[in-house]
Order: sequence, then structure tokens, then C-alpha cells
Amino acid sequence: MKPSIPKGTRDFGPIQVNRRNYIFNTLRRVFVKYGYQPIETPVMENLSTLTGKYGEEGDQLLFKVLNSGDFLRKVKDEDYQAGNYKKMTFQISDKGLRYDLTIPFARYVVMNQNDITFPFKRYQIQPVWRGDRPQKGRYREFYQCDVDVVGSESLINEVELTQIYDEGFAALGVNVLIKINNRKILTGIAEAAGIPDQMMSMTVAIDKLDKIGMDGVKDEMRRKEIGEEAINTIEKILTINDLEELKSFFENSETGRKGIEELQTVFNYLEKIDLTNEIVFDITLARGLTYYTGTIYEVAAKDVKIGSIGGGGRYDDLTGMFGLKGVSGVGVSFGAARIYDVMEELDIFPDSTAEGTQLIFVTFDEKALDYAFDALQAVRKAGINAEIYPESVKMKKQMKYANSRKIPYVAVVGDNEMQAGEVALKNMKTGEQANVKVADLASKIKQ
RNA sequence: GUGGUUGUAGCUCAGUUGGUUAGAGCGCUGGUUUGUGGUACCAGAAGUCGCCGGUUCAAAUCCGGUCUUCCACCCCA
Repeated sequence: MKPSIPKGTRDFGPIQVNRRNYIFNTLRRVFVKYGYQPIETPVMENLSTLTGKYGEEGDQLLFKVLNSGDFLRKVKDEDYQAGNYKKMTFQISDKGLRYDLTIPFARYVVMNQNDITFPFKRYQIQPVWRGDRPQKGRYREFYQCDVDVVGSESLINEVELTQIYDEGFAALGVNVLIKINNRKILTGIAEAAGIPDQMMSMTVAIDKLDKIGMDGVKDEMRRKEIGEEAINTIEKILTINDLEELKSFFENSETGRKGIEELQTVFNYLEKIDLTNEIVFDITLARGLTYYTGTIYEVAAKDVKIGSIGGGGRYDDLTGMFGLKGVSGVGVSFGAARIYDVMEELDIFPDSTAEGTQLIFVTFDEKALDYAFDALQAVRKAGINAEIYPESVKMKKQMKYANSRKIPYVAVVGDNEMQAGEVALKNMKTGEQANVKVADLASKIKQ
């Protein structure tokens, strides 16, 4: 049998895990700096927790977990005969893999509401699963790093999350464009165009602007049966990138005006802050997820062509679907897998993302192996990551191992060294070699 | 989910109109070098040509199916 792994999944070797951890650790430091605390939730959620939260499309992409035992027991014959797979899904499966971290978080908040002190700021770094068709930068299993705060309507949260984006990507060395919009402005546009009921289809069309152009967007809206007059109004509004100017269109849209006000507050705060990356108001930013109600974010890498590497927004009533009303939240997500791809393409991972072995002992014979073993214990005790080549095979082979592992120092042990209570310490980068007392080994390497 | 694309040694790939023992570079193993890696030279091992089936005297090559890869759409991180 030839081994294989499921479509859209990947193995991660030592280099990749080290690099991924580097990304996680870098982001984690930023999250903690802003007062966010970690939580984790199970890989599986009840299917009822997940379905209906991501739109019909999302439900299709959920991985369902087959019930244990006689899973066909509950299947109704009439549903089987009719080929009604959607109904049968719930008869053979009551669990699913998490699709994102936001819905499980909302569920967590509701379940633990009595123990949580609001506002609750949490971060969460865990894999999620989507039954999407894989392509580049698109996997069926990938990590997300989410930062959310619930139980506060203050726009300060929006400002801080923008800072976290800015600081996080700056710390990783990725140049990004952070785009901000507000769902209320999109609602305002729909109201100004006289099509408040078609706000969602309008939004989906607008979201594609930079991909298919204005004519494409107009075609798409026509296909969604949005009137010609409304389309003209929308087109006019979309050319505006100044919030003050936008106000004149929203005379009849209270929601729209509120959206402008909110964004202005956010930008006023942002002006007081030192920021590394470019942050722009983008009226065409829409985002698909249905639960956003206020500020929305999207982050694009500037130097690599790839889908968005982060996104998020405010949701006024995410916990409402689990029975806890009136808890507003806002959060953003870092797409770890894509960030990884971007950093790899730009070749900007630091040389040693690995906290690897610093010193290896190589030996000529069994006696030297014993001697080196004792020395090994001493340097480890002194805090050096060290290992020993466990067999005193040919020197060439041992050196080759040290070289391929990129271990910076090699301690060579033979008769001469043993007699003097030393090792021959070789710097693998420069090729220099000098004899060092075993007692001085750790301090020598720390320099 | 729709349309297309890809698969040959551990890796990256070549392989003519179907025709004998399927090649290269890198890597790997051994040697030049019985106290030394990264350079050089020499030698060697390694492939069910993704998988299943069909056409043919003959298939890596043609046809069908399937899995996988990547791309566009859809959607999204």
C-alpha cells in the first residue's frame, strides 16, 4: 500500500513547524501585550452549533463526523428512498469539525457567561477544517489565529485590533494594506439606492470590484435583479473615498450616517498612533460572512499576490443565536497558512526560527563516547541544547550529520582530548577549531 | 459544486511518429582521506512510469475511469 494523506492536508516537517511556531509566538506576544488571554475549544462541535452560521455554502463545506456504532439506525427509509441527503446528514451525523474559531468562541462565551468577566478578550490559535476544493493558499486544514473581544461596544476595541494587525504584521516583517469599512455604510448605500432588501447581493457584487472591475460588478448586480437606477447610484457612491463627501448621499439613511460616524471615530484615534502599515478606508470592502454588523477589516499582503491574509469585523449579536442577547463583539483573524506562504515566498523567515541543538559531541571510540556522555550532561545542565552522536562511527559520517542538522558547534573527543580533560571545539561556520576544557564549554558557546 | 491542468528515482525534471536493458542533475551510499562536515574527483544503489481497466504483436507514450496536484469560477484564510 502506498501511503497518502487526504486531499488538501499537509505534513509539517521540523523546519515548517519551527517556522509556524515562530509566527504563532510572534503574534502571541502581540496579543498578550494588548491584554488578550488564550482559550481552546474542541476540534468537534455539535453539528447544530455549526450549521446555519456560515450560509448555505458554508454548510456544504462543513466536515461532518459520522456517528459511532450503528449510524444508519436513525435513517428514515423515506428519506433514503427520496435521496434526501441533507435530511439524512443529521440522521447519521451529529458532530462536525470546526469551520472557524469565531462560532465556537461565541458558543464558549454563552456557556461560560457566568464565569466570564466582560469585556472578555481572548485569542485562540487552532486549526480549522473546510471541505473546500484546494488550490494554492487554500487548504482543507489550516490554522487560524483569532483575536476577539466581546461585551464591549466601544470603538476603542476596533482601534486596538487595527493596532494588533499593524504590530503583528510589522513584527513578522510582512508589508500589508489594512482595509477598513463598515457594514452600516454598505447598508447606507443600499438604502440610498432604494434597495435595502438586496443589500446582501449588492455587497457580494461589490466585493469583487478589484477582481472583475466596475462593469463586472454592474453585470453581477443586474443578474441579481437590481434595478438600473439603483446600479447607477451605487456606481456613483463607490467612486467616493472620502467620508465627509459620502455624508451627502446618506441624508435618508440613518444607518449609513452612523457607519460614517463610527469610521471617523476609529480613524481619529488611529491618527494619534504610530503605525507601520498603510491603513485605508475602502468603501468596496464587503466580506461575505453574514454575521458582521459594523466595522469590517481585511488585510492584503503588498508584495505577494495571494488572497487576503486576515479579516474580521464587529458582530452585534453573535451570541444571540445561542441565547445570550445584547453582547456585542469584534474580532480579527490572522490566516497563518497564508502568512506562512507569503513569508516563504519573500524569504523573510529569520535564519534560526529553530531553537535547535547548539552543540554536538562526536567521538572516535567507545571510551570517548563515555567521556563525551559525561560532558554532555554538564553542558545541558548549564542550559545548552546539546546532543551526542550515539555511535562512534566514522568521523566523516558524524561530521556530516552535524552539518546537515546545521548544528553550529561540534565537540570532537578522542584520546588527546580525554587526557587533557578537554574537547576539540569546532565552529562549523568558520571552520575554526580550538581545544577547550570541559568545564569552560558551556560559557564558551554562550558567547 | 462547475470548467481545465498535472502525475516518470528521495527531490526537480527529460523521454522523438507507440518499438529492445526508462535517462539527467541534485540528494543518498562507498572510496580518494584509519582524527574532521561544507569544495573536487571516482564508483555504486535506487523507478509496478499515480492507480484500475481497455486498444495493440508491442503502451511511460493512445483511449476510458479513478485518485492526486495546480489554475479559473464559487467562496474564503
